Amino acid sequence: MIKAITGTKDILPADISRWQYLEKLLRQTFQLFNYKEIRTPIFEETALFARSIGEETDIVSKEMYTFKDRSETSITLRPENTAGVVRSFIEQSLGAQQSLNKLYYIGPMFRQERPQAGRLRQFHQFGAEALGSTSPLLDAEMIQIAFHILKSLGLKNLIVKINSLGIPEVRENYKNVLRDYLKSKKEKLSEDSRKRFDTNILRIFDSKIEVDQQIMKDAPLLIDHLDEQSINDFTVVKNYLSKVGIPFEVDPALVRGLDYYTKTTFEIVSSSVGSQSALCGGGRYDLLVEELGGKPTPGVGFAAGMERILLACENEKSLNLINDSVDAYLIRIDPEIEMEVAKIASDLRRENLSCDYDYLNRSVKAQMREANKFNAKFVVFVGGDEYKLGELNVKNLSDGNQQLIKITDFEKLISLLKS
RNA sequence: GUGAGCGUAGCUCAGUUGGUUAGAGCACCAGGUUGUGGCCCUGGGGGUCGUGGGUUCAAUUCCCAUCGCUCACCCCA
Repeated sequence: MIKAITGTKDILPADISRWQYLEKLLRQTFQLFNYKEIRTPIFEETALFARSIGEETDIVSKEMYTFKDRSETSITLRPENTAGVVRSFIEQSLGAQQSLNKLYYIGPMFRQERPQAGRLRQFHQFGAEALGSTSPLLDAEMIQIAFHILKSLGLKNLIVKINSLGIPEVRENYKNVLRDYLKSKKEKLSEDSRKRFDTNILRIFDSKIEVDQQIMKDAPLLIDHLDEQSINDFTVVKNYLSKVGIPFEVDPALVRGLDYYTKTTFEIVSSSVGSQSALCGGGRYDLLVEELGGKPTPGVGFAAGMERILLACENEKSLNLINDSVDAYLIRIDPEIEMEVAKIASDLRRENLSCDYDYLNRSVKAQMREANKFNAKFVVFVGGDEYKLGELNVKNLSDGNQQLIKITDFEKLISLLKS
């Protein structure tokens, strides 16, 4: 038997209503904040991701699905979508048509990691990017959109974490400060953290190992070494969040793994999904557009993991979706009038009434059970004595009432089924 | 890449201290009188006990390998 690739999942009809509910909520919410949908290809030239996300990051260095196509071009399945959106923004000159572009996307992403709760190799993200303004109100708006969506899904155990990484020069200076602090203590750090000392020193803050945390407890914080502008912007973000009633925590240890972030970063975590607790994350990236060859354009955005969000909903039982139903189920009483049943179904569908009937020649009883399973509002019996007299027997499945309707009186049938 | 746990019907799981035809619930199908559901009752189909090898008179049960799944580390959404 051929099985699905490790880390991929079929989303079956039984789960689809949750996905559709989420997608509908997303579109409504983004519409509310006036974001426009953009759909970019799921694969891009490999160089795009290397340049934007960062050559040294785990995502680029060991998690991408990269292959050569027949023309020997190195292609990568997108591991995230900011790079693709920014590429499109530059290539299509979106900045020339509009000074501020507020965009959102929904779609699959790919990373070759070991699967676990809330982590798949093909997974889905939605996200937003606002390109063209340095206003910290947009940073806060990103947080608000994400928070609004998660709250609308009924999620409870949420924590909004924010931090500021400052501008690059400041961050580089700070790294030196941190390096000085850690130099004497380096030998005491865990093996992983000693490695991070050279590759990505800020990440040592993230370590879950006791000794590391002990050492980092007294470490100088980036947030105390920020530039004037970053401090002011961060204050605006905090003030706005307070004004609109979104609780948050400043987390000086919140360091995002992608290289392109500047200034504000944030994350919303949930305690309802296992160890992969980040439902969404994002931040400002004022230098990315230029780095990818566009005109200098500030930007801010976020991405959220849809599987994780739905997992949190499931664990918190926060969604109570009603089952799908059909307006009518047609029941064939005599085997030989199959075609008449099909024709009636066709007529009903033309009137926008959802309906179905049996294709397996099953008994009336079996057809009734089927109607019940499909949550049919009405059942229409076709055949028997009443059919010979030119009538259809229509039964309301919720109260069991039946009534005869003349086949010629199609209007009456429609209005009954629509009632 | 590292570590741990688990693989018995479509699903959730029992079971065998190694021994005849491997079980339950749910789901599916058919019936419970001539054309009427949700509840209930009866019956039925469906399993190479993940795969390969070893030990043994005998393996679903013990051992080894392999594949897969799950969770955690790592990293991230």
